[in-house]
Amino acid sequence: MRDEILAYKRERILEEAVKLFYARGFNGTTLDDIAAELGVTKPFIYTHFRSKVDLLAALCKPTIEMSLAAVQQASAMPGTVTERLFHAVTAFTKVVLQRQANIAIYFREEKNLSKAALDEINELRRRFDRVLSALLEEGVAAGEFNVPDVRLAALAIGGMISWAYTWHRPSGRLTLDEMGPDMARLALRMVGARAIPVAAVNPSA
Amino acid sequence: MRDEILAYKRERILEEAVKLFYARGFNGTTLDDIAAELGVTKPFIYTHFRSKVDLLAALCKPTIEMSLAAVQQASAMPGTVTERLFHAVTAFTKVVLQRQANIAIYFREEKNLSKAALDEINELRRRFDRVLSALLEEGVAAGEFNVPDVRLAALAIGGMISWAYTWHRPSGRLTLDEMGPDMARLALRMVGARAIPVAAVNPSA
DNA sequence: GGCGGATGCTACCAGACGGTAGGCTTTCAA
DNA sequence: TTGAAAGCCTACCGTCTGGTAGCATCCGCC
Repeated sequence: MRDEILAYKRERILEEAVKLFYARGFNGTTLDDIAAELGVTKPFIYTHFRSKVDLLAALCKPTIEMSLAAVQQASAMPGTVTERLFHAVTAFTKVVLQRQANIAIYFREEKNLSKAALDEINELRRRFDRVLSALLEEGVAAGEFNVPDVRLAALAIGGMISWAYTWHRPSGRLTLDEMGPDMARLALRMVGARAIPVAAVNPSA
Repeated sequence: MRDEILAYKRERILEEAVKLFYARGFNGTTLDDIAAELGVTKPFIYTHFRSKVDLLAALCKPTIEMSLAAVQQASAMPGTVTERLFHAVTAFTKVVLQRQANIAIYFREEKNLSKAALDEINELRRRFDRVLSALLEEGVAAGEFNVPDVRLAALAIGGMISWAYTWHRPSGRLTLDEMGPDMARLALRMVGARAIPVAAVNPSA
């Protein structure tokens, strides 16, 4: 039970840090700002995180892990390659939009991460690209896709989705649930898929 | 002639600032660092720029202007909509890759810009999106494209290209001149264009 | 040959901020 | 009731760095 409270406090610190880093930038936010927002003081934060940079890593890494997990799961599903790519893009889009602030912070503040944290995250990103590339490769082999340059297409798909963190507004025209499939259909067109699913089949995950 | 020297000095400061901001981040670079790299001192920089933030804006804004100009020019060319979109994407890709560091700095350090500079740049970006959207709209009207959601497709195309600043390496597999047309072909597929140009027609611009 | 303006440097300041030492209060076990 | 440990705060420090004041130097012009 004590551990749960500890974990909750940690979560709250992260939550507030995300808000402020997102709004004002990492260097534009002081630890005193975060503490004030929580109604505590700076040393309180230091009982949960080793340093400001540690805090940054703690709010970036899990989000990148979620992105990787999303495409990995979809990639391992049963179904045609087209269906699996559809689900992968849909799920990844969902992660990007749900964790928009974390994603934005990661890309903006990369230079502030410790070398160790950066190495770990870069490894995750490499695996992400490999999963996506493998999926495209498989689709080409199965005759479902037609892609001149698989690695480039994987980067293009990853980019077009990731980019959504720069322009998506939760109050905007498209809801989070619409955007996933919409993006997925665009991606499928890009790889020359023939049968494009009209709707997602798997609402979980 | 004196003005040319003045302009040259300004250019050199910007050049070195770009290198350092790109490598170490805006806050991770001191004005003393930049001055040292140039073999001068901090007050020298202040004779050419009002502040560190001013320096940042001076290296972001022209690059965004170049991006806008690229798509505007291509959009106004003679030729089919398909050809014009092809050129627009090719030219934009070229700008992103040629000014990779500036683009990266802009997206990473946005929060460090003054409100005034940010407003100006945001206006440029809106115009960029409008030009791209208008091109897609025109393509749909002409029956050349098939796009369910024009604004989304415009953002997707813009994103997939912009994103290249995160992964492109000048020493990488694809050269700058290959990437433009490759990206353009991916974009044309995404909008359902039928006749996809094999090569660029216009090597200038 | 000296005068003035431009140019760039030395030296300095002040504020901001990450991080810490040490003490007070509260909680819980015995 | 007491002892002790956990939790959090007050108060502080040292450093870093953007920005500036004022001086030295050099060049061209009268």
